[in-house]
Amino acid sequence: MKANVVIVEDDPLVAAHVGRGVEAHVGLSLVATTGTLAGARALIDRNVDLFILDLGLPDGSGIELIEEIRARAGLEPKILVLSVLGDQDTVLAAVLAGADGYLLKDIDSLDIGQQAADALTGGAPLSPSIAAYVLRHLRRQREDAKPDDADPPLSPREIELLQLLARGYSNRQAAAELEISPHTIGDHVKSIYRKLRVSNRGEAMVRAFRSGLLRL
Amino acid sequence: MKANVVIVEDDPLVAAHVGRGVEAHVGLSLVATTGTLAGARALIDRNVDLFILDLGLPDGSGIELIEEIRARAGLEPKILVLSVLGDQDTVLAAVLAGADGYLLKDIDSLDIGQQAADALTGGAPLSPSIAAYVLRHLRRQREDAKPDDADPPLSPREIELLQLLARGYSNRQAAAELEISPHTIGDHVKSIYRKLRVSNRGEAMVRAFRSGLLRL
DNA sequence: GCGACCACCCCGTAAACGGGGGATTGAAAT
DNA sequence: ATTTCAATCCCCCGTTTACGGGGTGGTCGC
Repeated sequence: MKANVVIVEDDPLVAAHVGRGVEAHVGLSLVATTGTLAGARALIDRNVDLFILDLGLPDGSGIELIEEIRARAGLEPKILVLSVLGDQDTVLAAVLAGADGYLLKDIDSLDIGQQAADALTGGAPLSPSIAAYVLRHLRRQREDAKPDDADPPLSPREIELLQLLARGYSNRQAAAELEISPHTIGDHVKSIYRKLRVSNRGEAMVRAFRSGLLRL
Repeated sequence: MKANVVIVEDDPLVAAHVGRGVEAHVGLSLVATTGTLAGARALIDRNVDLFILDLGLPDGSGIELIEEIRARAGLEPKILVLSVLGDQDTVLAAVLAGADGYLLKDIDSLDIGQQAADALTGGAPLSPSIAAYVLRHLRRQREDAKPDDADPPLSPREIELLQLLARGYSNRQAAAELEISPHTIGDHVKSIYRKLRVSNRGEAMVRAFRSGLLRL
């Protein structure tokens, strides 16, 4: 059983080249080629195993198409992006929308058939420069969420108070809850602000979340 | 000026094979080969541009080495992992530790030189099956952060303001930033509080996080 | 026309903020 | 053994800000 492949590409030369690559590969069957978003939409519900698509189409962005394909329940065709657009925003948008692979047109597409086969078997062919964006993005998220429990840790009392503040308690209310003086609450709050390096309640909450002191 | 490459690989056959790949590439200069973590550590502070390393070493995991290299300030050598270990945990650990690329040993390493060159120029060579893990992980984070409120949606202006408040802006500062009257800021803030059903800044931030209006 | 969103204004009360002062305890460092 | 330090607690001060209520007017889309 050969995999059904659809090519979405407005440049006839590129489309033809990719088409040859697909047909040269055993296991792949080129069932259609279209140059527009509209044409591709008409094919979504057909029995397609793999879309190889360009992002810059005359009637819109291929990213829309990715979203539409992924919105279909039940269908899980693979999507391999083949684009000249290598900027970080475009790449991330495509990947987050659900692309299974992202290849730049500047690579030697001699083995486009192999790349397509990789995609079909659960792999994610990425051009190295594309992969660099993705990895960078991954690591950035990691570092954003980490860097500050090492600053100055809050004392147990301060954490206790912080959780009350997160629930909207005023200093006075927190004082009643903890059965201490409102002045002392004020002191603890000052202390929290100093340790978190903020100067008001809102920012303190934000930092508390980002530090993992408060949970979602 | 050729790039200095160090190979960290305990299997002599693989090391030799990779070494040939490196030497066959103009622009790459193989300066050392070692089969142990200890041997690699001695090379960290040398002038190395690229490490090609195996993860399964006799005296520990290559991931430790990645962390040690990345902990060095000033040095920014590229790190290309070449491993038989293709499980998701290992891959993510290596990538998050700071690997610039990850290749499985089952690929045809004929073009190891090319992959190395890609890594040196800022690319991230990933085997397709490896890339699939990375993309899946990326998207999962996205979906975890998504499921949201539908309570009362904030207007664009209110969201804009909310983000300023999250950064600790006072009403007056936000007014300056958005170039509108402080009174109007107050009005928008009231509106936000009403929609989020809170009555102060701190609680508003908390609800914004829990609603997905603000991201970690 | 009605309801949103956005913008602006005034008011008063209440709260937060940012300094200062001091006390006690217990652990850690010298 | 003395000191130093963090944590907890208490208090006062003044200034700034937030909060919650009121009202006005404009634009836009349905």
